[in-house]
Amino acid sequence: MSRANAGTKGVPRADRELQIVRAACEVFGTVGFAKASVAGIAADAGISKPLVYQYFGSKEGLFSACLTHGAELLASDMERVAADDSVGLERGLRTLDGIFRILEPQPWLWRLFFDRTAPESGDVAAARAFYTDRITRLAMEGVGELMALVGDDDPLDVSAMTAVWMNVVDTLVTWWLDHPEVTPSQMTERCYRLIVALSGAEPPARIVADPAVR
Amino acid sequence: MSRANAGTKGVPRADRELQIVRAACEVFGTVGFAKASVAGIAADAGISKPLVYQYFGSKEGLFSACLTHGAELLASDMERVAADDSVGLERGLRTLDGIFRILEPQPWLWRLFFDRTAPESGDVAAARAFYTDRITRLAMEGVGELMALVGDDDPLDVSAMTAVWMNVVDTLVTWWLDHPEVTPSQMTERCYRLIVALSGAEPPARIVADPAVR
DNA sequence: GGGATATGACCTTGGAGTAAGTTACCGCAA
DNA sequence: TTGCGGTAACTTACTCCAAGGTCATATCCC
Repeated sequence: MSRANAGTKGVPRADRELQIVRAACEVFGTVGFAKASVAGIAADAGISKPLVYQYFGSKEGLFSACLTHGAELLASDMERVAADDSVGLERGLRTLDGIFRILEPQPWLWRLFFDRTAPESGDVAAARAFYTDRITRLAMEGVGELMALVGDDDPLDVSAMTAVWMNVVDTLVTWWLDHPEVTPSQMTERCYRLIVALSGAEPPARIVADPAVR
Repeated sequence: MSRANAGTKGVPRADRELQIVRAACEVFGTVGFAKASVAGIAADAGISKPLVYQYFGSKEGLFSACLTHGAELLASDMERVAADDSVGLERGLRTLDGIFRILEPQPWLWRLFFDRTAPESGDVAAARAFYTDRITRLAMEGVGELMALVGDDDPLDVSAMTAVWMNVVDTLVTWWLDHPEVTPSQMTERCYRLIVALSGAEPPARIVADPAVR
């Protein structure tokens, strides 16, 4: 009985993994890969560091799992929006609305994807490349439609505009992080107003059922 | 003669400091504060680590000097643009043009300002707060004018839109980093087209003297 | 000689990763 | 039902290294 606290507690691996990933997502998403410590994450998850290594192999492996966890949630929602028949700014708004709703209980998920301190090779890079492809494809498609509507077909223009669009989403999420009292519906309404202000023309339809929620 | 290479080389402190700051800006701006190593920066600058500490006190002090160096360049240019009489999208375009021209030989300067791995207290925070104020004031003023023109006076909307604007600049600079063959003039022209595509209406005037440069 | 410029070698610490052992659960033979 | 090996879950207590920071000393100019 020299090791006071060792031995299994009967928690199956899958459960523990999820528990660890959840804690890790919050830490990685909040302070970034470079500043996060595995020991700290283990403590947050209520277990010890070696268990993390046993299940995920390395800090990088853990981050990779987090990235996949978060990106899967977001990408699948974006594909859901892309599958319906909205186009142009309306589709943009619907995408934003979906993102805001997913991110409400765990806003830090978003940052995982844009963490410049994360490794740029290995599993992490592979996971990121996979989801970047998946997400950029959707964004490029939406932005391309929009630009074609106004007669700009220059591929570099579309590329730059896609980058702008994706970072506008990033910015709005970040802004939201600084204004936690704002609800997802309010964010969507706000985006609607901003788009109206920018584009001059009214987008085709309101996205949120009840504007009174504002 | 045990220390092979010691002793002054006759370079005055001010010159060395600039030399070190320049090397540090590139490293900090490229890999971020957290991943940058002081020894590496010293090597890039062609001097030894203790000299860096003698002149800047700490890694944080060095970063702070870099931040001030870069932000001063950018802020003063933005104030130059603000001082002339353009408004709305035209002012936005002129601001972008100035930024692109400054950043052409040293694009990494931009990143210094948005580095989330930098310390969040002490000198760095103070310097950042100083320039954030200065720059945000200008941006908010410009964005506020634009939004007032279309009848949106909600202060939170203006706040969110200002965040979007500043990050659009960030995105365009980042996109440019990935397309190094593009000149500053071409970037400004591209931004002109993107704004036209988004806003529907033609902005008042072209910014770049000779569109043929495209 | 004194002060500014400069460096190699060192100290220190935080954090990634590991070795080795501990406990609990589970299937199975008697 | 009990005993028992095998395996999965779990921890303490390390090792090791990169990188921030310091010390003592060296060279040059006035």
